[in-house]
Parts: sequence; structure tokens; C-alpha cells
Amino acid sequence: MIADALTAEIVGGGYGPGMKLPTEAQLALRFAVNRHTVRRALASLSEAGMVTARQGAGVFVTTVPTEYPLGRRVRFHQNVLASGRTPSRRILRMETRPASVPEAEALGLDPGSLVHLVEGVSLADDLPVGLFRSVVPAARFPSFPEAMQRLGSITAALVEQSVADYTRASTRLTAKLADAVQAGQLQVPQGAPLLRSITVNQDVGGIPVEYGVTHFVGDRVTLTVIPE
Amino acid sequence: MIADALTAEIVGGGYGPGMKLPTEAQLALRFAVNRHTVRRALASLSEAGMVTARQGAGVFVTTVPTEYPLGRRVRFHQNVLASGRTPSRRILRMETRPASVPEAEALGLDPGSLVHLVEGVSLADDLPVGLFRSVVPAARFPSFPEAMQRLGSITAALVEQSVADYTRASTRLTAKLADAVQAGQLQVPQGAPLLRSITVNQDVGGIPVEYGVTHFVGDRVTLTVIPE
DNA sequence: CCTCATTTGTGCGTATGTATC
DNA sequence: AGATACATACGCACAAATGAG
Repeated sequence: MIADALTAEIVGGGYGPGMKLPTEAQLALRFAVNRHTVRRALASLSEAGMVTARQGAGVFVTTVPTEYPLGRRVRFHQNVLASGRTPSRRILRMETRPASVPEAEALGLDPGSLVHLVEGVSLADDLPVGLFRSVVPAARFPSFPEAMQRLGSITAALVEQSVADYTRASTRLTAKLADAVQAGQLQVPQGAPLLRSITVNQDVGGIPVEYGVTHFVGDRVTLTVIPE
Repeated sequence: MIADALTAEIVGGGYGPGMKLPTEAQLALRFAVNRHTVRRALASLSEAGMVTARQGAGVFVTTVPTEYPLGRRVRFHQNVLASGRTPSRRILRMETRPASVPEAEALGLDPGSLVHLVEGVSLADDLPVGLFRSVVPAARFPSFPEAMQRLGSITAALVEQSVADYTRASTRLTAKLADAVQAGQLQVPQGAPLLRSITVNQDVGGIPVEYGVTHFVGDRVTLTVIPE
């Protein structure tokens, strides 16, 4: 992907906020691609909040390291890279067990149906920024644990299980305080503010395929969005 | 804009979730534009969460009326339209007064500096969904009140004041309970759950230009995002 | 199982408009 | 005023995935 190369270019090229990138034509020459391709890549970065284009002037870097742009197309990986940090993920626990009441409700399952559970921590430069817990129906995704173990990504695992076309997440965002367990896993004091997002992913038919809860560390992550 | 026409097409054309849109080629013929133009419009809708494209298959409607997709490029107007409702906005109050402590801090102003304040309600089908309050430095934007009065949009007013290139918002999201005043303005019971977003917009140079607080009615708005 | 038409995804070349400097 | 640079659009071509026969 050219967007990734451009990201590396910005991060590794010593670009700081406010600096002007080479022109689209120059970038097209450098990467030996068409200007349209460069433009799509730049549009991707612009959407992620890394750059801002000004007609007649140029494309400028707008990355502010402490910000964590949040959007439909934004990937955690890309944003952490943009801030010059190294993203990683650590899986804490995987198990198959009967669904809890809210899980069964969210997934439209009968109470007691088996679900696969994955729990882990997202890190930036080995500093925990998020604690995720995700469950999928075991009946529909029998080989999910294996795929998850192998791919290390919930999204990738679901895609491989033939739900490449699942509907984008509907997420409820609320604020919570870290309990003792979360505090330990996220390396924050107990009572630290967390941003909790309760997520339901569903396929094209409207059938839920994944129920996830993620707690972000408020002090280490800022969610960004265009208001109104 | 073709995206708007397509939105109207989906809303007014009796499209429901899961239904397949005409092919890109057919849409290009219908609107008498190039396929690339149709693709951009579709990409816009895809980003707003209204449709999902599947290579080799087609583009499918994914709109769920009760959801409120939240993203960088997502416009409130478009989302409300997508759910088949009519968006509007009512300005409650405009005044110029000294900045409060958090406002001055967020905007990098000296305590007591004058700021322009705008307060209003966003509605969908005349039902309040959000209560916004926004302040901008009066020294930098002397004619903001006039522009705001005329244009009815904070974004448009700022754009006219030569900050077309302001950096995307960094927003902190927290949960709050509605107090008596908010309850009255939003037409919800006191103590109803609100999603509060504290926003700071800054220009390319990193200088804050707008500080905004918006309270969304949790029961009427759902924020959507791709997790991880 | 394989073939093949369909449809989206990606890329190239070109042209014109418009804001910036 | 003129050169530069991004914004928008058209037309063509091929790759990749899908789905029907």
C-alpha cells in the first residue's frame, strides 16, 4: 500500500507538524506511480488526520503525537505509527464458554449458547493503551480460536471466516473508572478514567457476529472527530 | 453533489438494509457522470456507514436508522438524512464575554480575554439530539457573530474567517447526566444519560481556534466507529 | 469442478478549474 | 500577471473477487 509507504515517509523522514510534503507530482515520480494513486493515498492520510491539503499551496503534516484520531477508516496501527510509536498487541486470554446475558442479548443468541472469547491489550511502545474483550458465536465460527491464534487479529480472523462483508460497528461510548483488574492489566492506577466502547458488529443480513468491549486509557488516548 | 443525490436515491428509493444498489456503471449512466465520480460518492457513503461494497458482488445498503455514524468526514446533516429524518439547528444564544478558565486554557488565551459564544440545539425531525456550545477568540475573529448569524454554521463561519485549513478536532468523550437546564433544552428527563464531547479545533500552526462542548442525547444518538 | 460474465478495485493518461504564492 | 499545485472529472484498461450456469 502506498499509504503505508507515505506514512513511513512522514514518520521516518523527519516531518513535523506544519511541514509541507513534496508535491503530488513529485511523490508520484518518487514512488513511480500515477498522481491519482498518490492522491488516494493522501486522501487516506488526510482522513486519518495526518495531513491537510490546501489547494494551491500543498499538503501539510498535521500530526499531533498525543492525539488519536478516531474514524471509520482509521486503523489503530496506522495512528500509532503516525505518532512515531510502535504498535503491538498482546493476547491475554482465549476461551470458549457460555455467553453472559448481555453477550447473548447483543448477539441474538439463546442464553447459555457457547461463545469464543478473546481478551488482550493494545500497546503503543509497549505502553498499554487499550484493553479489549471480544466474543463471537462458537456455533457460527467453530475455527475462530485457531484463526485468531494464528492471525492475531479479530478482524482478520472474522474475515477469514467468510464474513469479509460484515457491517461496520455500532459502538456505544461511555466513561468508566478502572477497577483493580483493569488497572493491573493497563498499568494505570485504580480509579483512572477509562473510555469504554461497547461494540456490536453484524453481517450484511443484520445478524450480529461479534460483541466487543474495549477500555481505552483516557490519559494515553484521545479520540478525535469532526463535530456537528 | 452526487453523494447527496445518491443519499436521496437510497432514502427515497425504498432501499432497505441489505439491498443491492445499481452497479457503478449503471449509476454513472443514470447521473451522466464518470464511474470514478460515482465511486467517490459511494466511498463517501461507505465512510458514513450507509453502504458496503463487496468486490465482484455489488454495493449494499447497510443503513440502520437508529445509528449515528461518527467519523472524520461524517456530517451530521448527511447522517440524519440517511436515517430518513430532517435535520435542523436552532441557535439559542450568542454573546461575547470573558473566557472561563477552561476555555482560556484550551484556547491558549490570557484569563479574561474576550470570546464569542454560540449555543444551540441540533434537531432531527424537530427532536433535539444534541446541545452544543462553542467559543472562539474574539480578538482573532471579530466578525464571527455576524458570520455565524448569517451562515448558521460554526464551521462555515470559521471557514469564512480564513481558517479553512484548521486542524481536525481533538475531542474528549465522557458520559454525563443531564442537569435541569440541559434536560429542558434537550427535552429529556433530568438525569438522562448524555454523551459529552469536549472539542478543541486548531489551525495548521497548532493554535487553537475553537473550543466546543456538545451534549448528545444518549437515547437518541449512537456513535459508530470501527474498533481496534 | 470449472468456466465465464459481472462487478468492484486499482491504476494510467489527460484535461480543465481554481486557489495560492 | 504568471507559475505552481491541488481539485475535479473523463475515458480506458486490467486485476481480483463473486456468483451463476
